[in-house]
Amino acid sequence: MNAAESTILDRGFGGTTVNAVIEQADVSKGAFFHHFSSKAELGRQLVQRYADKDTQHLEQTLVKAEGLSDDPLQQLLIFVKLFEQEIESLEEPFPGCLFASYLQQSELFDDNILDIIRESMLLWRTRVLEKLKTIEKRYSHHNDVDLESLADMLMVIFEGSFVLSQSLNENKIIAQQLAHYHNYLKLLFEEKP
Amino acid sequence: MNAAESTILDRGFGGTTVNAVIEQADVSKGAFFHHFSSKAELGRQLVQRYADKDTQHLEQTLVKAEGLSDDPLQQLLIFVKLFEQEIESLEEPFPGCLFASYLQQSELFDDNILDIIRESMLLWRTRVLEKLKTIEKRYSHHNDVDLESLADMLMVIFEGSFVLSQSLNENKIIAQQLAHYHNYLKLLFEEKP
DNA sequence: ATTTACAAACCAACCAGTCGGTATGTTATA
DNA sequence: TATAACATACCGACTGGTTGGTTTGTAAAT
Repeated sequence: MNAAESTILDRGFGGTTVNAVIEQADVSKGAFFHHFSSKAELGRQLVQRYADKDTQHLEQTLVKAEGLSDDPLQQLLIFVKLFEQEIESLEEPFPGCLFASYLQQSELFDDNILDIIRESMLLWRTRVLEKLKTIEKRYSHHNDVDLESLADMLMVIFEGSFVLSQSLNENKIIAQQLAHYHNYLKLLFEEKP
Repeated sequence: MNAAESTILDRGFGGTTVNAVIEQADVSKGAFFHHFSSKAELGRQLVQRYADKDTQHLEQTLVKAEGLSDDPLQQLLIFVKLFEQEIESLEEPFPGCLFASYLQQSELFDDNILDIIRESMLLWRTRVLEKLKTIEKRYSHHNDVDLESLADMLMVIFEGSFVLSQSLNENKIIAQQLAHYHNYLKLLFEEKP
């Protein structure tokens, strides 16, 4: 299943054959179809697992950030910074996002699968938006920005920087872009001296 | 070729069969292979055409923005705003970016093709970076941000918002995110009253 | 003794690509 | 102007190989 995931991240779901997966995983075809009723079912279980890990990662990082400060703005800034550091500490190039991979071939998947992805992405929106609303209450900032799209911007920067880092082979791009999001939040909400 | 492009944007290159393309385009298999020596050659010609249009679009919009103001910061802000308006004026959902589609299946393409994409993306970096450097000279801003990654951020926001808008079926996301980039640039460089 | 976990051989459908042939020009020659 | 010579655009049946998926056999675990 890990083998399948990395192959699909390299070649896309449609460009990945079952034969390629079982060769990579070093199992027989019989074993494959014993575990998965079809290739589509593999695709479903793969996103499901990926989405679960993604959600878990989101929640854990949020809890961690909340433990490091009482101030909601600082919590959010730390939250972003934690991802920044995490990405920075990778030495292999980032493997890519399965969600984006699936979405680039959305006609190959049925709506249930696309719903799993949508739910995962909406959870990011929700969690960040909650923080932003708390911040808005506490800080009287004069800029009136749309908070929902500002929350979405985190995922936008993730997905966008994955694409660029893939093309330019520059892993650092991801952390740099997260730093810009971090900076943008500071400029929007932080009290000026 | 238009038919091929839209099919590939929906299903990815690996998930698109030649039969699907010729059916969509309503041509015979003979005609297809008369014009393209192979499926891979179609892929090559398709990105080449897409990259040419992309570059042209970039340069034209830049010229247009430069014609609307003498101030480099205003030029860049107008530049972003022009894309924002362009996206807003679309009524059909945005079809997606062929570059991102290819990059999600990078193992399916040879290096020449990936180079075409890289060159296109680097041109965006170059053009925006030029403007940012001019702005930096003219405006004495105290924030010291990395200009190269700030230039990259435009493409990051494009690609990232394409992904999100594809998943959430919300076309407005793209314009909203461009507005945030616009706002970020203003906060970074614009003189405070 | 039955179920689970796998392996190997196998299958029909489909794939990218080929091939012999046709229709429609275009140019050269007379 | 008529015709021969050639070029380009195109067709769709066909092919060898690959695809996702099945069937049958078997060895271990319960």
